[in-house]
Amino acid sequence: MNIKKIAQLAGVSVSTVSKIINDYPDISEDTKLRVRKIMSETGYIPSNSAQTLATKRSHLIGVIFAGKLNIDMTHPFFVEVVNAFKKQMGILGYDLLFFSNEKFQGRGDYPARCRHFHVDGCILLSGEELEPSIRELDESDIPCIGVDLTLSGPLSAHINTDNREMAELVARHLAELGYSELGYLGSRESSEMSREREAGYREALASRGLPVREEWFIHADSFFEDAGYEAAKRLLTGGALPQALWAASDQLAIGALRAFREAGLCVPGDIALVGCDDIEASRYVQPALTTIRQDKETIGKYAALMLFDLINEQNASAAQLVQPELIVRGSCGT
Amino acid sequence: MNIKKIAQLAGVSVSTVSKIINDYPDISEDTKLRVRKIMSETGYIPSNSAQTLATKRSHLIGVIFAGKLNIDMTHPFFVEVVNAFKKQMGILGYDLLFFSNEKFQGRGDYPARCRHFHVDGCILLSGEELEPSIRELDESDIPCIGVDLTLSGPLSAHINTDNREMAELVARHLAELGYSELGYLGSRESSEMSREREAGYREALASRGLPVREEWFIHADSFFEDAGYEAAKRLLTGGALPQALWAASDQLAIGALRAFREAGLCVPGDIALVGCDDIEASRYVQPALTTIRQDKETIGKYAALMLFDLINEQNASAAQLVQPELIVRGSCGT
DNA sequence: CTCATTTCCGAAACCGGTTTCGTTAACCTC
DNA sequence: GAGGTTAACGAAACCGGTTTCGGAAATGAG
Repeated sequence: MNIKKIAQLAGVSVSTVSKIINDYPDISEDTKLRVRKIMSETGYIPSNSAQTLATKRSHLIGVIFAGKLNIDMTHPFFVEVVNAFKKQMGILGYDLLFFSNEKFQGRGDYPARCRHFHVDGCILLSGEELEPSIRELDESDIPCIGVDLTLSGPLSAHINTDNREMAELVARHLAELGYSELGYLGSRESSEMSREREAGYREALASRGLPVREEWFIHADSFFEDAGYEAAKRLLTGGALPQALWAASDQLAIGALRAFREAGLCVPGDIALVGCDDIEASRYVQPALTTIRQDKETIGKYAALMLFDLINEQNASAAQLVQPELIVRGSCGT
Repeated sequence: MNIKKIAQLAGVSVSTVSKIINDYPDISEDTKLRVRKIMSETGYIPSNSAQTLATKRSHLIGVIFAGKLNIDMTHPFFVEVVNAFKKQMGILGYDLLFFSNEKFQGRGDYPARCRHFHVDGCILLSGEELEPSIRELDESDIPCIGVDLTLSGPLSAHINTDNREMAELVARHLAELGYSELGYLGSRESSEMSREREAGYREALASRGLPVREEWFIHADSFFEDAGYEAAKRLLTGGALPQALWAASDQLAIGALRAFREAGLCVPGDIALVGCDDIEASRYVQPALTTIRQDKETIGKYAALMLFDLINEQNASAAQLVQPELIVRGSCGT
């Protein structure tokens, strides 16, 4: 069932049917009604490929997990963001195309595949260092929105939680609880996000007159649990422990928690612990993790709205900060 | 940059370029090399829309979270399955299209949207009762693979963990630990999966001469945590408790755990608890949950391979069972 | 050297839509 | 009732590829 058959059945031209599909004003209501009836009776659906070919708009958004390593759909933070993004994009009339990042199987890099599928825009998710093809995409004329990832291309924007405010919230909370010797567990990966969190934390300590001791600032190999475990073990073999530790991701915190427990340390009795992100698991560990919530719903939704503006060349702001929230659970005592 | 420009630059016809793209044998190696060089130098990528239009193959797979309520990308079990599926599909040369299930925003139901995008096949994920349009899709000529969801259409197949074997593993383990009064926490939702697990469990108890007491078989409103919490509270207000309880999902188990703890009960001291699925959170709760692991990697990978066979009209088996595995942690004692 | 094959390539129809521009008939206006 | 508008529709070019079929040149056989 194609547009030609509909035209025949209705006794009108192909162009008329097309105009009815797109609700052009120069077709009479009578004809529209009559043809629409036939369309629904025959279950006719216009082909997206044909429409894309003719209009250069696919109503498809590419989803790219941009990290060099280990970031995929199962990532507890990004999956929530993407889910909210998908929801909002659905409302705006778009569906999502997930690129298989299986090393490009001879199907070209990201910019190539965006053009191949004619996606109207892209969402890039990452907290890691980037592959070169991501930069290329950023600088292309394909609208891009980055989450936890700064973009600067002509049709790009980005959104993330206010990392410095996160650090501020943590420092304030720990200080209020009376802790003064504060440590930091970050990731070695150099990303905007990493740098901001750590820098913000250092400032927050300094502005409160708290000591910034380098041996209490440690860096794991990634943001994942096992890396947190290893890093925390290194901290334990060092000298005196800090009274409290902020981990730059909940997964790092959970790994550290395991290391502390294995060492016979009690959290928060011997050392207080704060996570970051508020992923699902942080509610389940024992003690439940005090953490900084990123508002994934809002990030995903705004990402969609910003990308929509970018696609329609409206006044999209280049960057957007979302405010974090402190979630107090048990890992810092009271 | 389109095929015509490439043809001009290379001094050959459009058909020749097309044949080179598709590696037809009736073009000399010399010409292929020469033209391919030009293609890569100009960064030419053929348009998927045009190819789909001409060939009726899009190399796109539709992903549908088919549940009536609340099943989306954040579902801890399905997201792992989809991730493995995506990986394997990438190897096979396909990308994934996630349909926004925002109540179809006037964009037609699932079959319509599959035709709209010309997807080559679909993966349906669900453990719930189905919408009518899913049945329609199953019966259409679009290749479909169901996960935790029985399909019977002409080009359909399905895959899931052996639910009866799961029940058998649980019963065996609990019996070996000396528990004889066993309860079950399932979901009210009528799905193949639910029925099989419960029926298998009843049989496993009966075959061991263990009592099957109806007041110990309770049903939550869904498979989610809060429903488990509520259902467990109902169990607590009843008479004597069973010695051990199998929850048909880890989320239900975690909810029940919360209810027990609030009631001052100790797990496994006062009541042993077994989960199901082995989602991430089951490792983090206290006590860590003894559970039945579903091999999500294998399910996702096989789903991809089966769907590929279906698409290429090869000998796809209509159904596939994956074996479960008992994961012993702390929630049943020793 | 002649005739039959192969090898290699191109013309053209086609996939299913969109959009510009022109045409016709009906409607005003004075 | 002549001339100017407007409303409603269609012809045809176009989007970027694929594929069938046919033809010319090169090759092989006898």
